[in-house]
Amino acid sequence: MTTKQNTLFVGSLAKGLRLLRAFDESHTELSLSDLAHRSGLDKSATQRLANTLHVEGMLDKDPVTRRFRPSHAWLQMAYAYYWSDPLVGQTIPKLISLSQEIGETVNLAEMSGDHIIYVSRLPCKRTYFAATIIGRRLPALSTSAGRAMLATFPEAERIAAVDNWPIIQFTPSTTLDRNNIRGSVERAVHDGFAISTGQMILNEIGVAAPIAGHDGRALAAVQCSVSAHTWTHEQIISDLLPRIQDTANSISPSFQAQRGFYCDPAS
Amino acid sequence: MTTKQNTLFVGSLAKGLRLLRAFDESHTELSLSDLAHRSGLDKSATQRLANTLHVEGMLDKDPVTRRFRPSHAWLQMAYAYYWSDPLVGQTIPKLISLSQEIGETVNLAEMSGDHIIYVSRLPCKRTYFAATIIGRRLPALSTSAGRAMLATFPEAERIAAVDNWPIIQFTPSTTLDRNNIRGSVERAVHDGFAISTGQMILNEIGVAAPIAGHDGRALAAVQCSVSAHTWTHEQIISDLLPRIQDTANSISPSFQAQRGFYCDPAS
DNA sequence: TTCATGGTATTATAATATGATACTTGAAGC
DNA sequence: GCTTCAAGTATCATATTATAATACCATGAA
Repeated sequence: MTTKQNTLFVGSLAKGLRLLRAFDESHTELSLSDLAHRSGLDKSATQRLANTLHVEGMLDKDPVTRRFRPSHAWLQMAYAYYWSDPLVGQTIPKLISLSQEIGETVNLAEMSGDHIIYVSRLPCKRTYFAATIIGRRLPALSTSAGRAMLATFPEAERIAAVDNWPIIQFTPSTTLDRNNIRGSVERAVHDGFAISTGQMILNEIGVAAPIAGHDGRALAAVQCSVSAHTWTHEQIISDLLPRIQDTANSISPSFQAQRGFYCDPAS
Repeated sequence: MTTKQNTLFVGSLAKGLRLLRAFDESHTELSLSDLAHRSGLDKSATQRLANTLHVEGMLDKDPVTRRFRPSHAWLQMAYAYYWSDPLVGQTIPKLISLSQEIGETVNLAEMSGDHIIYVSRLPCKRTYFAATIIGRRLPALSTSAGRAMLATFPEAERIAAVDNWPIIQFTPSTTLDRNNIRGSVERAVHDGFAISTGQMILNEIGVAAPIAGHDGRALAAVQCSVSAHTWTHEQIISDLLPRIQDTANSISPSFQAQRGFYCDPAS
């Protein structure tokens, strides 16, 4: 094993990254053997790599339980990311204004392959934990932001995406029917925004407007999540949507580099 | 070079991490040779490691400029971190309430060695970019949060910290005089909170209250940044402080694991 | 054109990571 | 209190793997 490609690929580094990826929402604190199991590496390899990550400050180690946890370095990586993403700098102040204005949670989402990722979040109301923290990746087809962005893609791409991109059922009302999703996306093509209901959590409504790229193709979106208990569809359209769209339109991704698409190293 | 310790230390992995650390606020997009220079590795090593990081999805590569940038994976690491930090989950809802109540930017800071790191931020007003994003690490002695936490440490530790921990001058009014800082910390011991003025940016006032740990020692703090143009010292004490302290006191770090302190692998 | 810089590809070499094994610790069960 | 087991730690001979020198190929400047 270990050989993925040759000579330009450093296996040990890749294995180390596998250890980092072993941590997620349901695996927050891992023992050596947990790490070994989850990464698929043997005990010795795990031992050496985990120790290296610990010495280098990427993993904290509880001196008594001997379990590993993500260190503060993981947050510093987000810090570095923010500076490198040209969109974030000009978007955050506008998101702040928007959230103050409408008093609801607003997010900046970006396309990341066939998923979206929440890059910036400004929670205003109490809500479930995952909705308040950045870096969450969700299947694009199941989110208002994903559909709003996809709607700006050329028709052939849209069709292919709706047919092939992944969907996961989060709630009983998560849409699994791809024809249904196609309808939602095509409506967004016409309307210039997307609305979704109860996709990630029940009684949650998402509204999203795309941030147009240089060629019209959106790689980001301004998104807003509200409760179906306090907002009707009509109120959202009349009170929320205009401000969300204004915000999205005021952001010009000058030169927006592609993200999430690999440039094949073999080219 | 390369040998740091033996047999339990995987050099290639450590070198790969050095490439990741080459990115920061002023180095957001690096070419192969930039990476080589900044990491101190030779051209070949940089090539192999950077390629590996790219293939593994940790670095995006602009197909035309051939420059590398942090990928979305860097945000996902923050996501995993949040789940692993036991404080964040119970703190965020309370920070949201607090920020809605006072209408000012509130932060959750944690001690990270001799620095503090902003773990969670809820910006309410337009401010400078670095103050709106998470993961920023600052010398503890130069921040209200750092001083508030330090004030909960045993006297001997406080003294040593004020004498030895690093200070960097950010503004003309950043306090460089350690006696002055000692005064501020000792005042915080008595008051149970810390206030600082113009340490990171001019006309900015920081107020912080410690979140007590199981043994009284605080490893986190609730912090609030306001403008000296709109708030007087007295107003802050009477209007802001009580609510900040209430919030901090309502958070019980049940069992708070140590962070940022290495448990010596040789032990 | 030539030169220089930066990125890419190849290769022989040995240094490095490997993983089997043995040792240590501590908690669970009897 | 003793045994057992699982999990963490340490060691070491081996060859697999990373290395770094070099050559190659673009691109842009002089």
